[in-house]
Amino acid sequence: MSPEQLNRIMTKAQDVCVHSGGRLTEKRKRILELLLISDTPLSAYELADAYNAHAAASMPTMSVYRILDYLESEQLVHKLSSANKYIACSHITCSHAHKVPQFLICRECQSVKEIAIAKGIIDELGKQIVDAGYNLINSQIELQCVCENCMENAA
Amino acid sequence: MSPEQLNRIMTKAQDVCVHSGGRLTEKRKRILELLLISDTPLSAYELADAYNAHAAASMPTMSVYRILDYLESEQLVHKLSSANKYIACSHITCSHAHKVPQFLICRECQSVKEIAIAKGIIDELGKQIVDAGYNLINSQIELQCVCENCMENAA
DNA sequence: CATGATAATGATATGGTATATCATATCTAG
DNA sequence: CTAGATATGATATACCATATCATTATCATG
Repeated sequence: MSPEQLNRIMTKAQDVCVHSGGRLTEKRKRILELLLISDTPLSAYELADAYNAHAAASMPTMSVYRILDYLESEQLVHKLSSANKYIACSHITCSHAHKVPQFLICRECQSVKEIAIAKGIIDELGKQIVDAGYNLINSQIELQCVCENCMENAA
Repeated sequence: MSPEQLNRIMTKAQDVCVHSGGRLTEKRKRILELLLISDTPLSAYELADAYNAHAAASMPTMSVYRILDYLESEQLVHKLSSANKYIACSHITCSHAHKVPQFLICRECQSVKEIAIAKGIIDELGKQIVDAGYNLINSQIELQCVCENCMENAA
């Protein structure tokens, strides 16, 4: 990710936070940045380590959890519950309202791609769910996959 | 769940285990039964407590994990990774080959319904995933919902 | 029925994930 | 400048899960 791109994302993230009456503090900014520049999802403890590796003052893990909670509430970060790890939202600079995210997680290299699933599919899904007597609240989906790179390497 | 129904499930579960060269021991049977009669998913530690509440000898949690691993490998039990809890498969007595399970989880009462999603939807999903450069390995999906009961109670 | 291979369980230690709570600091608006 | 809201520090604790080595049970076979 280029510095310019990172910069643009941070500016937008700041906007999002201010708009909802919060603040994107230095620590929150740094945690978000660490997630943005990481190739793989990170756990709260890994984030604390990464933070402390390049910082004078140390960040306790508990603060990382709080910061992640906040960033999640602003939809800047998503939690992958199948891995207990966290990832930056891929669509921070998109202006459109956030859709429910869908994640393709590579079983081999842990790379994650956040995609938007066609509305038609989600609608169909919703219909089946209503038939079963439930109503969909949040359709974040985590799909276990293998990415192209890893498939080639295996072959 | 009626005793007869439980009985039928257990007999089928036994068949499944024997067929793949394993055994449905008393302890495994009891853990499966506890999951079958529970209205909500249970954690490994909750299962250990439930087991020990009605047993002379005590079951260490670590054994519960091993038993769950086994039952999962036989597809008699599923893990809900969004809740770190376990649930009995709803389709043990079905003779057809197991499909990938999809779970509707009620946010309010934690009830879970295991449904089969129309093949067409899964196929569409797979197509989009290939477009994104990934290949689907396992499409177990956990969907956060509200069930009919809880919706009525809220109204 | 003795035996050895395999399957299953016991027991202990340890590591990873997450929340609760109370105290302290920082920012912002009036 | 100060009160209230927001954010962070610090400590304790609970919950979830795996690793490892020892022991016991089961079963096919000689």
